[in-house]
Amino acid sequence: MDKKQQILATALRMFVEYGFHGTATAKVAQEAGVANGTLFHHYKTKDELVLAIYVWIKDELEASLAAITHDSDFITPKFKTIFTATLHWALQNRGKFYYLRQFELSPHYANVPTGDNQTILDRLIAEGIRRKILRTHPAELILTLYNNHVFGLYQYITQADLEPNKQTAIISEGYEMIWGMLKYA
Amino acid sequence: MDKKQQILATALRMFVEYGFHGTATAKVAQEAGVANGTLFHHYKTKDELVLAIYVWIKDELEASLAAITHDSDFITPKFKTIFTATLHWALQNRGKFYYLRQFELSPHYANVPTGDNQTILDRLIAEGIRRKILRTHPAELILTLYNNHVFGLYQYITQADLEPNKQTAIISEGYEMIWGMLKYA
Amino acid sequence: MDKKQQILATALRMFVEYGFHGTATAKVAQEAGVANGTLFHHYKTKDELVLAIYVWIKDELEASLAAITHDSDFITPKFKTIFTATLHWALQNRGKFYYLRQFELSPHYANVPTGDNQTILDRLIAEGIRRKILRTHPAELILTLYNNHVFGLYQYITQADLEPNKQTAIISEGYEMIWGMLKYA
Amino acid sequence: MDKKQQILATALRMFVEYGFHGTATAKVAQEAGVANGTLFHHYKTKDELVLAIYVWIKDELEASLAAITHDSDFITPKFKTIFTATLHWALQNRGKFYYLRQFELSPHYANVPTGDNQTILDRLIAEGIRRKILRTHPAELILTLYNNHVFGLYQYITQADLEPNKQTAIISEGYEMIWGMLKYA
DNA sequence: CATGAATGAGTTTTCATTCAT
DNA sequence: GATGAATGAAAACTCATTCAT
Repeated sequence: MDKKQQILATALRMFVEYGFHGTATAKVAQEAGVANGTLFHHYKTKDELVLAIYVWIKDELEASLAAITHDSDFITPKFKTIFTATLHWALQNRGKFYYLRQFELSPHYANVPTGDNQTILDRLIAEGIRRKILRTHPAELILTLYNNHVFGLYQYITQADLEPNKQTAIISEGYEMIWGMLKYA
Repeated sequence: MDKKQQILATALRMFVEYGFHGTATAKVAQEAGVANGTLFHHYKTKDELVLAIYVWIKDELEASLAAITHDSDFITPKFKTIFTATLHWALQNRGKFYYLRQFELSPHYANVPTGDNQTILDRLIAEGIRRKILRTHPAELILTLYNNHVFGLYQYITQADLEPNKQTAIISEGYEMIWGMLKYA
Repeated sequence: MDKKQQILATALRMFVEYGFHGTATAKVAQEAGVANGTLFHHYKTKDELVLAIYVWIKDELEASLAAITHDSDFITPKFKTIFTATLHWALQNRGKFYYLRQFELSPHYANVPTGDNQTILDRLIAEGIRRKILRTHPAELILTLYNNHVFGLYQYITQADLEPNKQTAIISEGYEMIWGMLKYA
Repeated sequence: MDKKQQILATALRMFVEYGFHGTATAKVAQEAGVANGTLFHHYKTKDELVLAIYVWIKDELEASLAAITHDSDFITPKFKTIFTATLHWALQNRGKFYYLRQFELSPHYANVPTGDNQTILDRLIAEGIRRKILRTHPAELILTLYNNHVFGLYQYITQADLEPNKQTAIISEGYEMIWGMLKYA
C-alpha cells in the first residue's frame, strides 16, 4: 500500500507541474523511489493512473465537505458553507484542486465511469431548485455556472497571490456574487 | 500563402480534437496536404505553430468585436453588445473558441509576448470601474469572473446541445446574471 | 501435483495458440489459476516449462504407439500400424501434435538432452533398412522424409477440415504413397 | 533505396539466426548501419518488415524459376526442372529458404494479402492433374506433400552437411521418389 | 519555397524472474 | 508448497526537427 500511495502522490505533483503528457511514467517511478515496473504493477496503464488520482482527489474533497454538513441543514446556509469550504480547501490544496480542473477539461474526463453517484453539491442544487430557493433553471446550468465561478475566484486569488485575510474577504464577496446570481427571485 | 493557411487551419482542427500533445506535426502536415518539412519551413517549431494559431484566433475575435462597437458607445450597452456578440461568435466558431481556453490554461500561454495591447474588453472594464459603472474591484478580478462566466455558458449550451432560439434566451439570461453581479451598487 | 499438471496443460494450450514468445508466463499462471510465483516454483525457467511439455507429449505419443505394437511384430505391417496410429493420434490431439512440430523447428529443440533413447520408429526404420525391407538409405534421411510426409498429411487434413471417413481414406492413401517411396526395390 | 534494401537484408539474416522474436528492431537498425527511426520510416511496424522480407524472397525464387521454364514446356520435364532448381536454389540460398518455412509456419503467414497470384508450381500442378499426368487428388494435397518433401530433403542435406556431388545425387533420388508418389497411375 | 528521407532521444509498456512472507 | 508484490532490463514504436536536393 505504501508504494502504491507513494506513486499516486508523486504522480499528482508531477502531473500538476508538467502536465499529463509532459510527465514520463519513468520519471514518476524514479521520483517515487520505486522501480519502473512497480508503477505498472499497480496501474495497468498511464491513463489508469491519471484516472485513479482524479478519483482519489474527488473523494477527498467530497469527504471534507461531508464532514462539515448534514443532510438536515437548511439549504441557504448549507450552500454558503459548501461554497466557502470548497474555496478554502482549494487554496490549501492548490495542486489537487488544479488537477481536478486539468483533468475535467482533458479527454481523460471521458474515462470516468458514469455511475449515478451524486455529490453533496449535486443534491443540494437539485433540492434548491425544487424548493424554489434557487432559480428555476436546469440543474446542469446552475452547476456549470457555479463551478466556473469558483474556479474564476481560485484563479484570481492564486494569480494575484493575495494575503490570507484578503483571500477570506474575496471569498466572502464571491459568495455574495454567486448567491445573488443563483438565488430565486 | 495557401499552404501556410492550410497548415494553420488543419492544425487548429487537430489540436482541438486530439490536444496539443496528441497531435503529431507529421499528421498535421499529411492532413494539410503538404510535406513534413514544409510545416517547419513556415513555423520553426511546433510551439511556434501553437502560438500562431492562438494569435490568429484572438485577432479574429477582436476584429469581429471591433466591427460592431465604437469608442464613443456608452459603457452599459457596449458591455451588453460585447458579451452577446462574444457568445454568438463562440457558438459559431466552437473549435476556435475552445482553442482559446485550451491554450490559455496550458503552459503555452506563458509564451505569449507581453505587449500592452489591451483588448476592447480590457479597456471597457477599466473605464467601467473608473466611472463607477462597474464594481470597484481590481480589473483583473472582474475580467477573470467575466471570462469564466462566458465559458460556463458556452460549456452548458454546447453540452446540452440547445436549439438556436433557446441559445439566444440563455445568452440573454446569462447577460442579466453577469451584469447583476458586476454592475456598481 | 494438481497445480503442476494444470500449469502444464494451460501452457500447452497457450503456446499452441500464441506461440512461445507470444505467451507470457504471468498469463499462463493466471489462466491456470495459480500464483505467478507458483509456476516458477515448479519450473525454474520458462525454457524448462517449454521443454517439460515437449517431453510430456513425446512420451504420451510413444506410449500410445507402444500399446499397439510388439517387438515381435513383422516389420511391414508394423510400419503401417505405426503410420496410421500416429496420424489418428495427431488428429485427435491436434494441439499436442502441432506443439511437437513447433518445438522441433524452434531453437528450443537444442535443449533436449541427447540420450540414446531411441523411439519405436527409430528402431523400426533401422531394422527395416538392415533387413532390406526399406531402401538402403541413411536412417536419418528416411526418418526425415517420413516425418515430413506425416506432417504434410496432417497439414492438409486439418486445413481442408475433412470429415472422419475422408480422413481415414486419405491416411490410407498417404500410407500407400510413403510405403511406395520407402520400401526396398 | 540503398538503406531500405540494407535494412531488408540485415533483418533477413538476423531473423534467420535468432528468430522473429529473438531479433530486436534496434539491433537490426544498428547492424544495418541506420538509425532506429529509419527502420520505422520505411516499415511502419516490425510485422510489416517481416512480411516485406517474405514477399521479397518469394518473388526472387519465383523469378529464378521463371527464368528457366517456359509456358510451352512439357509438364513432366518441367516438373523435374522446377523440383531440381528449387532445391539447388534452396541450398545456395539457405537463409532465404529457411526464412520461407519459418514464416509460413508462423502466425505471420495470416498477414499475407490473399491475391490470386498463382505461382508457376501452382499452375503446373493444376494442369498436371487436369491432363492426368499427376494423380487425381486435390491440388492442395499434392502441393502440401510436394512442399513437405522438398523441405524434408533440404533438412536432411543441410543437417548431414553433404558434399556437393552427394547433394546432387540425393536431389536426384528425391525427385524419383516424389515423382513416383505423385505421377498418374 | 517545397520536399521527404533520415535522425536518435524519449515514451509507454512487457515480462521473466526473485524473494520475503 | 504457495503467494504476489517488486524488479529493471529490454522491446516496439513515436516524433519534433534537420538538411540535402
